[in-house]
Amino acid sequence: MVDSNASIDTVFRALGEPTRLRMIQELSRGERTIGDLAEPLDMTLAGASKHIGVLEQAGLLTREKRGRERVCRLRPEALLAARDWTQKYSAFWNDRLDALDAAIREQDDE
Amino acid sequence: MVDSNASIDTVFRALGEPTRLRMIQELSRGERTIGDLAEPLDMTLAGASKHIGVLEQAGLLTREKRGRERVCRLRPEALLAARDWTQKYSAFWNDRLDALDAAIREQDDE
DNA sequence: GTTACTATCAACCATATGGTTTAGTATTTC
DNA sequence: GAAATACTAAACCATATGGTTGATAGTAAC
Repeated sequence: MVDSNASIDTVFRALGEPTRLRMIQELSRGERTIGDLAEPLDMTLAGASKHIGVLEQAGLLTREKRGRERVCRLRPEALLAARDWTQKYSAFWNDRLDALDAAIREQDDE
Repeated sequence: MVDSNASIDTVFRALGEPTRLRMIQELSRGERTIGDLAEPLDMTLAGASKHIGVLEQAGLLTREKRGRERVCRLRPEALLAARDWTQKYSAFWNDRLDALDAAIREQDDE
């Protein structure tokens, strides 16, 4: 189980925006500058910068100053936290079946 | 890989709200009526109903009319789709290591 | 049939969000 | 040093979101 400093709803909220999802997908292929990310989205640098800010606050990426550019790099931890959360609550049905199994087995033992 | 009728960003957006996250957690323990969900959140029925609508649209739950109540039931498919997405893009680092491995192996073969 | 209960709908409100533009700060290039 | 590049900050705007209240509809209970 991985934990992120940002709370899980912040991560989900950051991901709940098509533009930012595409940024994540792009970043999954490697490091990108703000300009790299803005260009295919047909968006101003300022706009892209704000989106990156949201993703950074959610812990989904880091921004490193390199010369006059900012290089963004994906941070798997936050994505893994989201995966763990969804895994946990999508498993509820299996858990309940497991509990049912256990209850039946216990009954059989009596 | 599980697919949901709602697009993945809709699922994330639905989850990106603390109130709705708590509803999901509550629902993971079993079926709940709108009233059941509204009460611990100190929220009007109308407010809860709107949240449930968002979750329903995202495919995260179903609402069934039963007498004068509506019974909500979690639908794992959407959560699994979110899990798969986050899994895929959090694995980017492993993927790149795998690619590196492959490249090195190929070099060794020459 | 009347009354109470559960939920939805519509209207409304305050605030958040996603975008822009304009201006400003570093940094690189010439 | 001057000009161009990459980005951020601030102000602003339109729309979305999260909540309420009040009215209405269907169901249950008496």
